[in-house]
Amino acid sequence: MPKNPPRPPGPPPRPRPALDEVDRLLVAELLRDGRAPNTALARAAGIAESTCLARVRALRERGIVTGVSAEVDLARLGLPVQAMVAVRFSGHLRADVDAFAEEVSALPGVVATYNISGANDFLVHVAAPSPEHLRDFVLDNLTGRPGVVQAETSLVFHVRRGTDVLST
Amino acid sequence: MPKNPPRPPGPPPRPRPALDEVDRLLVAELLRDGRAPNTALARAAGIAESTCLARVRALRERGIVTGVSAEVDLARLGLPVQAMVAVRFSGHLRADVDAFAEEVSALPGVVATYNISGANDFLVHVAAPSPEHLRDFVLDNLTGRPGVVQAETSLVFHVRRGTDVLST
DNA sequence: TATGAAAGCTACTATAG
DNA sequence: CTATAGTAGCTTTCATA
Repeated sequence: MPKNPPRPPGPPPRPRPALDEVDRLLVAELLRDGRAPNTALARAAGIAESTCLARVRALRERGIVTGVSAEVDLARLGLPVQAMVAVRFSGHLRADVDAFAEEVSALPGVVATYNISGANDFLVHVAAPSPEHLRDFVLDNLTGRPGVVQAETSLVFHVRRGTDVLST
Repeated sequence: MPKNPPRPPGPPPRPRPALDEVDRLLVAELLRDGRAPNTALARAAGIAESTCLARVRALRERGIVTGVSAEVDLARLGLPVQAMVAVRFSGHLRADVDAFAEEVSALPGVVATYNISGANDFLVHVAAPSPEHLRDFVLDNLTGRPGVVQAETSLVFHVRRGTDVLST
């Protein structure tokens, strides 16, 4: 087994070679349409279908594309009330913080949890069938939880996904 | 052409028949895996493939499933810094609010915008290559915008998607 | 790695029960 | 809603460069 050559001083090498133009294009395309067939992706990227398939598979294996998910209209699914609940902790023990994120994310109605810096420790994005359900959710699952000092609820009127995240 | 029978008094009819168990199961499955093949969906729902195909198509046509998108690891795409920026408006003219959401959502690096109630009017979820880029983004695109009074940035340490949104 | 071609699946339509 | 069968289009493998 050949030994790795000694490394020159300077910035550490990237374990993964950086994404090239083609990879970025494929990711952008998959963000736009997660069901885009391999043939369409290959055409868009100007590469052979077999190559394209290998690229996309590599993107998944490298953890760059972590999954594909349907986007749904929560209101039409019977959850017309959305809220962002800002939650403040007292102790900030790592175990508490981790447990909170994990347990809350598994609760029915939770769209996502954001662990953030600042006065509040978490934003919990929730969807509910009615204001009453929302209130019950917050009182039963957030306010009452050990370590939680405060929970401030803001209604979400409208969510709009970014259309061009990657171009930075 | 037969006339519709007179309607009994009571709650108005739903223009769309409410989703049944099967529809909910299909949506849940598509949230889990947006690329699930029709055969798998049919098996999971215990219905014929032709029926399943029609159901899924109907879900799209009714605007319940609005699209399918890849989920990506922004850090591995070169955007390791995420933030939630709380933006406060002055005038609250509808035109300003709408324009803000639309324009900001199209900016590179913007993951999503949330129009909310409360002291702040918007949460802008941003991803950036570095803290400096983030700072520039906020100053150039948010703070400087007409109508914006304040922009308070919180770093996002970790995002976790809900695993069971629909069970409510 | 990238490729073209061949083989096997899958989606979708149509038809009939 | 289910079942079946047929076609077009898609995914995937593999030999090859």
